[in-house]
Amino acid sequence: MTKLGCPMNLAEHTELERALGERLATSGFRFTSQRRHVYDALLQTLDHPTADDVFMRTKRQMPDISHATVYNCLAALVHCGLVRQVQLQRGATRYCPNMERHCHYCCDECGTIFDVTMPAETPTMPSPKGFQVDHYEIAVHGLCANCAGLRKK
Amino acid sequence: MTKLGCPMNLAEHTELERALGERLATSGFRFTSQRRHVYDALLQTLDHPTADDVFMRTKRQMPDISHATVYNCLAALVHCGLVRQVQLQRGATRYCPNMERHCHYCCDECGTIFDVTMPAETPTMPSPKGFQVDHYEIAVHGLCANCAGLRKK
DNA sequence: TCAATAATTGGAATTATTCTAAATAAGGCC
DNA sequence: GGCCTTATTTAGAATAATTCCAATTATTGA
Repeated sequence: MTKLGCPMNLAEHTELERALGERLATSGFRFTSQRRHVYDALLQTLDHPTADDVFMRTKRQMPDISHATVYNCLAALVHCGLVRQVQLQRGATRYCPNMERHCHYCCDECGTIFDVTMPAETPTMPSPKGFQVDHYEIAVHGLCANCAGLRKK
Repeated sequence: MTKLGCPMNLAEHTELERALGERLATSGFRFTSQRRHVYDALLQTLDHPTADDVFMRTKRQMPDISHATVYNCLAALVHCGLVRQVQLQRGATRYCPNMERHCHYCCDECGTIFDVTMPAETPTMPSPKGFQVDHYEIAVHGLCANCAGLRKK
């Protein structure tokens, strides 16, 4: 990963790799180079890609990777808490390696998704009796500045 | 619609029908019996059905309705603001005719979705510059009481 | 190094949705 | 009420997204 355009230096990368291996192991997954490359692909462009986007990006570094493996890797990453799965519109699921507290602004016209870091308020909502909360997903739908502008004309 | 199990009497039904026709017209849609039956199916069981669920339910009253029509009707209802489209997990889109301010508690084990009415607080979040907000979607993922109990064993 | 088993692979299968072109039905107008 | 225009419906084909499968390969622990 010393390719042009890679936003990490070697030391950072090795560290990330170690952390990834650890996380995978904790959830009972093995460390494989496919999983590393898939995770890399996610970290390099933070644009909420679909599984197919990730497949195509990973293929550049690893031409023999298969579709099924990308799905498997993504599932593993989601399972061990390194990646969030986002389902904002009908169609392909999107993946987000930003694990900070944030919500998604989704432009229903062009499909762009913006991450917005959220204030750490605790919105005390009354859960259904006995419901065990795992995580929240807050999505704001509408039009991005660009699409809103175009529509006025 | 005087069938057994129909939770509305004739007067209420006629009123709903009138309101539906009006709503459709406002958005430039025609009133069709397919749209009425699809809307009825949604109102009769408030369980966030998929398009296919709605198709099967509507088919009981209207055996010749087609799959494509159900999709068309649902799209029309969503467009004119009578139905919300919910995308909580990978898989089929779900439909919700509850237009009150509420959020969704989603059991990731069994897929059940609970509506929880929300306090009318305005969470002032910083939108991306120029973003034109249309609506919010708040989802809480986790395990319902039943599934949480089963998992402990 | 070896054995056990988890992961990967390519392709087939499945599921969810959209598209298409012909037939039908709604709504406005006379 | 009948006619015209045009939206809607229909069945089935097409597409998109994801999962399944059985054989091969790779990882991990002993």
